[in-house]
Amino acid sequence: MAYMNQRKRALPLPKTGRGEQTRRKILDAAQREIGRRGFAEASISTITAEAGVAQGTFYIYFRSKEEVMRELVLHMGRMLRHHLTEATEGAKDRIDAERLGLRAFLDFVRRNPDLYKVVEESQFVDEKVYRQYYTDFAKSYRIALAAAEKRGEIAPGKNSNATEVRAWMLMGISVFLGQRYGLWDPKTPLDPIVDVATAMVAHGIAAKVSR
Amino acid sequence: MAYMNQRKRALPLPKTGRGEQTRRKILDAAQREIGRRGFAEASISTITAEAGVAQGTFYIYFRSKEEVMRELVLHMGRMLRHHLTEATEGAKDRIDAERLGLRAFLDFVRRNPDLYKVVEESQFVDEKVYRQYYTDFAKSYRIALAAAEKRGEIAPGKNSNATEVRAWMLMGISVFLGQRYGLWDPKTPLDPIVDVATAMVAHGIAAKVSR
DNA sequence: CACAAACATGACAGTTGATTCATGTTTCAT
DNA sequence: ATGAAACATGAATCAACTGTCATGTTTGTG
Repeated sequence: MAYMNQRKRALPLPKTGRGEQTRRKILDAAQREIGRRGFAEASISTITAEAGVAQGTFYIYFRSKEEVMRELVLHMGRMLRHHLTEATEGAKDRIDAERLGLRAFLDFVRRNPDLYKVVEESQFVDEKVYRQYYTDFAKSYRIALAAAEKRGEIAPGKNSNATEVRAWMLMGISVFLGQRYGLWDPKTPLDPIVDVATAMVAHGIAAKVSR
Repeated sequence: MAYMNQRKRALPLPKTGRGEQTRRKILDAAQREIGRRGFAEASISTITAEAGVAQGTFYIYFRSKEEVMRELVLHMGRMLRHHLTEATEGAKDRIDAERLGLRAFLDFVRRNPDLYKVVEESQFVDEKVYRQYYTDFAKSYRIALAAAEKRGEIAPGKNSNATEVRAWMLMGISVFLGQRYGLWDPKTPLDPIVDVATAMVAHGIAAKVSR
């Protein structure tokens, strides 16, 4: 196994259409296999079998299973970012953006459970890429929250950590609802869930008193 | 490897003091090894070496690495539950309990990073025990929230999912802050973090208007 | 259309690590 | 104090997978 965190750059991309197709078939198969069976169970041989290519072909495109994993995490990042950007485009304000974003996220998890699980497991395969994944999301979040705060859409934070803390709280909310209602209970209607969640994000759970 | 989810019960517990001690040494070593190096890297031989016993001794107490993992998850559940119960004992109301609970949780993660990581990784080793872990916590949470709602300490939920959704949101918040500030950034003072988090849990992030 | 580069194959060498087991040693109830 | 049960040992067994490579095949370009 390739234990060390490679400093090396990825293998060169394929130069022909056939190559591209093969690489993609392997990536797709890896996503399914790792997502469904987990990283340990997904052997190179099950992945290549699923992809319909010979074992050796794997090593033309990837150095190791870890490298495929990294690639898949980056892929999910790009897809999800795109999905969320589109979904929150017409948001009225930050709270509305939170509602739309959460809704889109849960949809995404239901549609791509394998890929989602791969990202979560990446934490235990290549922590660096996993951290980067969430750190990048946190950064976008901080920027969006800071802008909304400036526009007066959200309450000012109590201290200098506020924006960062809120960003991680919001990510944690999404991830846990994604797990509970996206992966484990994929039938329940999402709208009531999102309603409750948005209300709590907006106004909290404390009993309301005159203010 | 033991692939199937064993229906079998655990091996009988040791009957002598020596046995108990040995079992515990193995469990402690497994916690450190799996927590630090991850499940895949932690071999039976590194665990037993760390514990200072022979390889074969492992199989006197556990059927497989997976079984140790299960045991550790249950152990963490008991410890954390105890820690949280104590910490939230004198809470004035539910919001205060949330503050104290979050603070205690972050403390716990900082003090037991290895054990905490084991629980997170258990998701990919024995999903059943991981789900049970969180489902049990969610249940306690639901009960506590429902009682607080009845006492008028928190706002009534918008629909029948509200209590469940809120419970998972609160767990997600803890887990993500635990990751960010417990594991990855174990030096930052916790109080400011907990202040911001509690404020958001209580009143949300929406800009305040007359109500 | 010929030739070099790109791509594909699958058998196999080599490694790793889980689990077993025959052989001791220790504990403890009587 | 002694015998049976409990516990401990570590070398040996065994199954599984990774990564390589010598040998083809396909593609695209001049």
